[in-house]
Formats: sequence, structure tokens, C-alpha cells
Amino acid sequence: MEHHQTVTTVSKSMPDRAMLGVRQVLSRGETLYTEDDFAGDWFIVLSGVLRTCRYLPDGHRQVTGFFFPEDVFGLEAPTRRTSAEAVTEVVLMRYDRAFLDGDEEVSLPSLGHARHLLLGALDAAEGRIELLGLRSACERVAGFLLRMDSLMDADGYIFLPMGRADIADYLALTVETVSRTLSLLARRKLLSFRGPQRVLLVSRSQLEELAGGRPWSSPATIVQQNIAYTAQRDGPGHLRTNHYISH
Amino acid sequence: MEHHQTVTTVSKSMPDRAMLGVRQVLSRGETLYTEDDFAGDWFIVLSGVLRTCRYLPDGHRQVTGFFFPEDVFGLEAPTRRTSAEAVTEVVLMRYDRAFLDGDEEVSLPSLGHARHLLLGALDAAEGRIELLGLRSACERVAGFLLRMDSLMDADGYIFLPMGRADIADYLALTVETVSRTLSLLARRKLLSFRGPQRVLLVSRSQLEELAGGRPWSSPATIVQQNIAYTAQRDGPGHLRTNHYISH
DNA sequence: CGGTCTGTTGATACGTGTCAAATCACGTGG
DNA sequence: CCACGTGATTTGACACGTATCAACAGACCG
Repeated sequence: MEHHQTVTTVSKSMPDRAMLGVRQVLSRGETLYTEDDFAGDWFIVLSGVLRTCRYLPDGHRQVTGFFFPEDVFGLEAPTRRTSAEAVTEVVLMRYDRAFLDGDEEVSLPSLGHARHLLLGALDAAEGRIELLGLRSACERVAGFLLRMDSLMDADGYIFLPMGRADIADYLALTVETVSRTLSLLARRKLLSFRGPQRVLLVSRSQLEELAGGRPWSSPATIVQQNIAYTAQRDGPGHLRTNHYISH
Repeated sequence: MEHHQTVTTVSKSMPDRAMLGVRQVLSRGETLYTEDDFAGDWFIVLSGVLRTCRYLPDGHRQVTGFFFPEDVFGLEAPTRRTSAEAVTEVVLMRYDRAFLDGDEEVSLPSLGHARHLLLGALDAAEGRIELLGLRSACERVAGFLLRMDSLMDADGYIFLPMGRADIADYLALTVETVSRTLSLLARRKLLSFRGPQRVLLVSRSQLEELAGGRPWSSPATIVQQNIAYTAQRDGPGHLRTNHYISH
């Protein structure tokens, strides 16, 4: 996965506006910048996973995004909307803001023009909006897992680099609800866990249904198919009570 | 408000890549494009209000954005992620996608370069993410109202062009919950209504508190100030029961 | 082997969804 | 200008889903 060798050791030797960045490494949990900092640079993840967060006055934390290799972040205007923290060890490229504000067209190594890059960031943000717009914990958790598909290993298992708390704060749920929902989906055999971090999506199609599925077209022909917690029997002992009860 | 005279009647006479758009008018409720359509153009709102929606397989509708004058939308990749529908009568400018994809730098009338425009759209999307990341109905409704500040009249009242259903589908709530929450905030005298569409933000500071407030800094010094429905007495008869009970 | 941290499970309170009905806003026609 | 009809909004009663508080289990580390 460590292909940053091709992109890294650029910069500084060229004095001109040749659009080159600086490579930077963060260790687990390290904070790159904080809310309200001056937003001088923007970044591209080369390896590892990073999260952006807000800390609300009531003490709650909001995770506004996870960023994986090739993802761009930190593009916001004069000050930071969020802080940026390393979920795992992270290697990233730092670019000067002037390269976006300036008049010259920017060409980035292996990522094309600045416009292309911005469109990608916008697309990712809209994906997050769709995810957060889902109503139930089940929908959001299923949607979340489907978006982590790119983290799949050779054996088909997804490795979740972030903890339950990160997921919860990302989906506007509690740790307990995330954990319960994952357990439930596993009991329903839509998922299979190998430790808390490694998960196999057994039935993508059913997960997509839960998550509001592949888009749909017009407001007609409504196929009522509301799969609630209580609407199906479990594996063996068809325990379809509320409160996640199982055993 | 109708300043589109300066921007409108351009286009077509100039054959070259002079970056000019076509003016277009939508009437209330009209659909501009639909999910999965080919995304050939993008748009800027000149007047009126527009919404983008997804229709989920379970019949629910998700409103992923409201767009006001000067807002940009429809920038997504080869096909539409959402449909676009006019909330009020809308006047907009339509631009060809090639102006974004092309190599030449684009300069738009009164909006600067394409990059600037994309950064604006990204900023708006991130604002929506922060809003949807709030947990309770109270927080989201308060946050929503604060973001509608720009719709303020001369008398200080905000005119809400969209119905309760639009707000509900935007905040991932039900119509009833939105209505109840607005009523509650009005009883608490943070709001004052003059008909369902016209609302005055009586206490912005308290609304900001509810909405997760102006950002905050670090994960320390937590000022526990969780204003729940039941945590305060109402105007006269301190009825702090649950279920929104009041009278 | 006893710390702490993360994740899971349980019991219960409470917030929000659902279904139903009343009320209000507003356009139409008398 | 007012009566009426229709749709939007508000309110009520109740069920259900999620938050909360608490306890337990497992992983990692000293």
C-alpha cells in the first residue's frame, strides 16, 4: 500500500510555483490542526486514516469525516471548521493554500488538476450528507459499512481502522447503539466478525436495502419493505423482540 | 432582489469558450432533473429556492440540500446523485459541464473563478454535514433556523420558503417532530411566529447554544449545559414534563 | 497478575416515530 | 367580503428506537 514513494520527495528544491508539497507523518492520535486555526495549507492522505472533528460546547464530539489514501482535506476557508487527527499512523502531503487561490492552474502529481480534486472532495462530502440523512441506526451503520468497502483485505474482510467511538460520533449515534447494531446485523448473518476490527459483508444486497439502497427513481410504486429490528426472526430462536434482545 | 439582469442575456452569440450560461426559469414544484440523469450541466441560482432530493426504496424522501441565490449545484460526476426541484419559482443560470472539465480556466460573471466557486460549494456541503451530525431534534432545528438567517426580512423575521415536510426530510426527522420542536422553541420564547412561514429568532444566543454553538476549541473544560426539553421551566407554569406537554 | 482501555450486553428512561384528529392558512367561488 | 374546501400545520396518544447508566468481558501493557 505504501506507494507514496513516487510522490514524496519533491518540493523545496524548485523555487517556482511548480506545485509541490511537503511530506509529513503523523502518529496515531496526533492532531494535525485544530478548529479555528488559520487554514494555511491543505492535504492529501498518502497512507493511513485521518478524521476531522468538532467539539461541541456540551462536550460531545462530532466526527465530520474520515479520510483515506488519495483523499483531500483541509480545503476550508480562512480558519479551520474542524480539527484533524490521525486515526492510525498517517503519511500525507501538505500543499500551500496559494496553489488553490492563485491564478495559475495547478497540476498535482497523479491527481490531475485542482478542479478535479475539488470535485472529488465535493463528491465525498455529498456522500456523507446522504449517509447522515438516513434515519435509523440500522440504516446508517449499514451505509457506513458499505462505504468502507475499499478497506477490504485479500480475504474479503474489511479492516475497520477506527474505534466504535469514532463510528458513533461520525453517525451521530452512541457507542452502545453502534455496537448493538453491529451485533444485530451479525446475528442476522448480514455480517461476520473476526475480532471487533475485522468484518465481512456477507450480504451486500441486504445491507444496501437497509441503507436506502442503490438510488431509485421517482416518487411512485413504493415497495414497502421496512426492515425494522423486530420485523424478522433471527437465526435459530426467532427472537424478534425489541431492545435488541437475543442470546 | 432581481439582479439577474446583469448576468442573463449572454451566451450563444459568442462561439468560443467564453464561459457563458443560459438563463432558465422553473415554476414552483417543477423538477429540473432527476436522480441518475446524465449530468450534463451545472447551475447557479439567481432567485428563488431549490432543493435536491433522493427517493429511497422504502418510500422516504431525503432532502440533501436547499439552494438560494448565488448558490451553485449540480456539480456531480457523470450522473445525478439527486433530483433537483423548485421550492419556489426559481430563476437560474445553466452552464455546460465542459467549462469545468476543460483545461481553460473559467471566469464567471460576478462569482470569480471556477475554483472559488467549487470551494464555496464544498464549504456549504460541510456546513450541512455539521448540521446533520447533531443528535437531537432540538439541536438540528435550531441549527437549521440559524442557517436561514440570510432570509431575514426588513422587520427581522425570517421567511421560510419551504414547508415542514421539506425541513423534516432535510433534517432526517418527521414533520410532526419538526412542528413540535418549533412550537416548543416558541413557547420557550426563543422564537416567535407570525404564521407558519414567518419566524423571528428572539434569542440567537440560546439557539446557538442548542445548535452546538459557535465552535469551541479543545476536549477539555467541559461546561455541562445540556438543555433538554425537560431541563427548563416554560414561561408561566413551569411544565417540564416530557412529551412536549405544555398549554 | 492487576491495571486500563475498548467493546459488548443488560435494564430502564426518554425522545422521536406513528397513527389519528383537530385546527389553521389560503385559494376559490358565491 | 365572506363561506367553503383543500391541503398544510399543529396537537394528542401511544409504541418503538435510541440514549443513558451500569456491569461485564476481552485485549493489551506494565
